[in-house]
Amino acid sequence: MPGVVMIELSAVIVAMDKEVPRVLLVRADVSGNAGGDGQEGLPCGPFDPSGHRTLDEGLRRWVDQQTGLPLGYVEQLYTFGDRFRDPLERAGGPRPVSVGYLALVRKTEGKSLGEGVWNDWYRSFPWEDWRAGPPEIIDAVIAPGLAQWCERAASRPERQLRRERADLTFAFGDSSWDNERVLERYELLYEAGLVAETARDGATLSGDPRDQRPLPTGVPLIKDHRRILATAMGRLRAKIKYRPVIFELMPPSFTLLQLQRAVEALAGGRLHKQNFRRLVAHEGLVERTGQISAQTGGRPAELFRFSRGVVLKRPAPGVRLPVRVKPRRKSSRK
Amino acid sequence: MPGVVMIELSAVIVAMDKEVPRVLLVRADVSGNAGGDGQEGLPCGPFDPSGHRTLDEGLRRWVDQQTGLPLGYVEQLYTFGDRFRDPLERAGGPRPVSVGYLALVRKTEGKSLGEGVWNDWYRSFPWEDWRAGPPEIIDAVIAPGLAQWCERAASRPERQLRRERADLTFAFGDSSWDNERVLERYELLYEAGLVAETARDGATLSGDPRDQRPLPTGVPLIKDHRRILATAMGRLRAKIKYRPVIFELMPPSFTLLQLQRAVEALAGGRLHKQNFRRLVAHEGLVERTGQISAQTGGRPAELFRFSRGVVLKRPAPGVRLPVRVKPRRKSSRK
DNA sequence: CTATATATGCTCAAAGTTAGTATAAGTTTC
DNA sequence: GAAACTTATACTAACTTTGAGCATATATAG
Repeated sequence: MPGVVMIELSAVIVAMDKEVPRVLLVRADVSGNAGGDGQEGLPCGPFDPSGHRTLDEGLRRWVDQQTGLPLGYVEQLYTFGDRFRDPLERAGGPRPVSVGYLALVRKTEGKSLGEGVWNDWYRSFPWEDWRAGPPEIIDAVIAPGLAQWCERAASRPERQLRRERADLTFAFGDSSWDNERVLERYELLYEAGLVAETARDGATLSGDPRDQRPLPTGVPLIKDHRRILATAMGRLRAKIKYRPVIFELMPPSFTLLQLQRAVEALAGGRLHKQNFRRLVAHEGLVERTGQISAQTGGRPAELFRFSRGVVLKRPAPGVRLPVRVKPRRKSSRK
Repeated sequence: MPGVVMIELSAVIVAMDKEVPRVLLVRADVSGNAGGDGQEGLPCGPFDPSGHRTLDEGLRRWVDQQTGLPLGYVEQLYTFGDRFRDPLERAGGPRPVSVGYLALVRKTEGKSLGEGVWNDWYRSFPWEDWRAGPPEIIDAVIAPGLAQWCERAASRPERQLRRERADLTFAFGDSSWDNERVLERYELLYEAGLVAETARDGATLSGDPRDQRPLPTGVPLIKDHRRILATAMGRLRAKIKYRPVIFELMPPSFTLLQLQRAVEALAGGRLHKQNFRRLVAHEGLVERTGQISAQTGGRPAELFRFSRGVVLKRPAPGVRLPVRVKPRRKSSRK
């Protein structure tokens, strides 16, 4: 019967752990994904049209079954249907179409998560964290790797195109870093053979023996799950700017610095403190609780809570980002 | 076999015709959609995993087959999988999951489109066009209809929730009109029984005989295609603000007023002329061609073209909207 | 020639943003 | 207990962006 496929639902479940954005992963064998060799992947499972009333519901059921975690905020990301996304397909496996979701939860200490394990999301994307300045991996590995990839181009115009693309996505030359282009950067590295998935998926980009060495460019995930995670990161980074989704990740009350650290962790860059406070206060996103935090450190801060009232009046507020670190990088062209 | 479903690909194909945004529709029988009674719907067809390398490719093939139109810019919108989206499903039909796409093309005069017909997209969403001020249908039909829907709520808190939702989405009270919330508005009207699809899909919201009358709230489409169209409108309205997608719809050269009219037509509101020019000029989105348009009207305008250079340097420019018409509406609560 | 329509350059004030300084109120170290 | 450090919060000066309008240029219609 033509047109019949299997739909897989996969979830990028994000929580904040202090200043670390974490993603829930499961060992591949748990979610029924063969061929992963014990590698990690996103919680996922097939959509069952007779049992699941909606796609969302199917997703929640699978996540609950694999991790015991009840999901709150859930948002559909993208549907991936390219051929050979799953390496098994080349060996005659079925053609899965997978619908990726982004879910935000508050991290609860100690609670058992079934087979789930929380992981720093920058573990798979070390080049995305600019909070301590430009990540070394860019200068050490990515820039030279991309420069070689540019040189490998067959023709001159193709070489030029590759350079422009590399400059644009990784902020070489006088382009500036756009923290939302997570997917573009991952796909560029994939095409350039600079992430482990390229070799695993069987592309033969060159006979260069250097391409066979294990790559230090972040921890790979099974199938195309790292691509789905990249999609989720980009979407979340975009969304915190115009919708108050950050509060889905925060405890009920928090200091303004905690809020700022959470935003910085997701956005992957530092913000200007005074302006950040002015923005969130001015937009009416938070309201004082009157309580004072009993923390270590300096002067005690007042605790705030999310002000639900905003959602009704204003069009679509989010946490604006008064970015401070605007570094210029040198070109990959030399 | 569990988890096996049929995937349908549907396309919202948009083109500009002077100052009218048009969407390509086909008669339902053409796209193999029974039960439409000759109603119109989006070009669509089943995804074939053995024949189609990617979802995009499948979509392009279906559109080409039904309308002969080659697609340029294509973007995935959303995957719809709720039960009973297709009325036939209640009668034992299969469970379709449909992936909606947005495509932008330049309208070519006279060219045959197979079974396709261009339609003003406001024909199905008359309340979305604010270019000539607040549409009458809002005061005449929607506001009173929603007020009744609020009153029908079972409990007081539920009634309050309905009022807040109506005020927020339709800019009653002191909320302001957000032109991107096309989907939210359509879904509200659907739930309130104010569009033809509610009755057709078999929901019985009340025994009120007024609910049986044909509704003047825009032309319905088959299945959930009007919902997909609403998703596309919202996405496109959002996207023109931060990516230069508007130029996919423009001829190679155009006057600034033509550009402004196109943006206004999509955004559904008027813009301030001088500020609009300053913005597009200042952002470096366009460059002069040196040529002068030979039009009727007043002083001849200079012709501009899209400046591809911007894409390389700046992060992600789009056409900002210096909105002029910011009307306040009265509340539905009375 | 006059009225009218459109194009385009320029100004001006209000509002918002960036990047600071200054000071207050705690904790940690010695 | 004083010094050093950390964090919170108020305030300000310089700059940029935005909204709204005026003025003038160049066409067509009559």
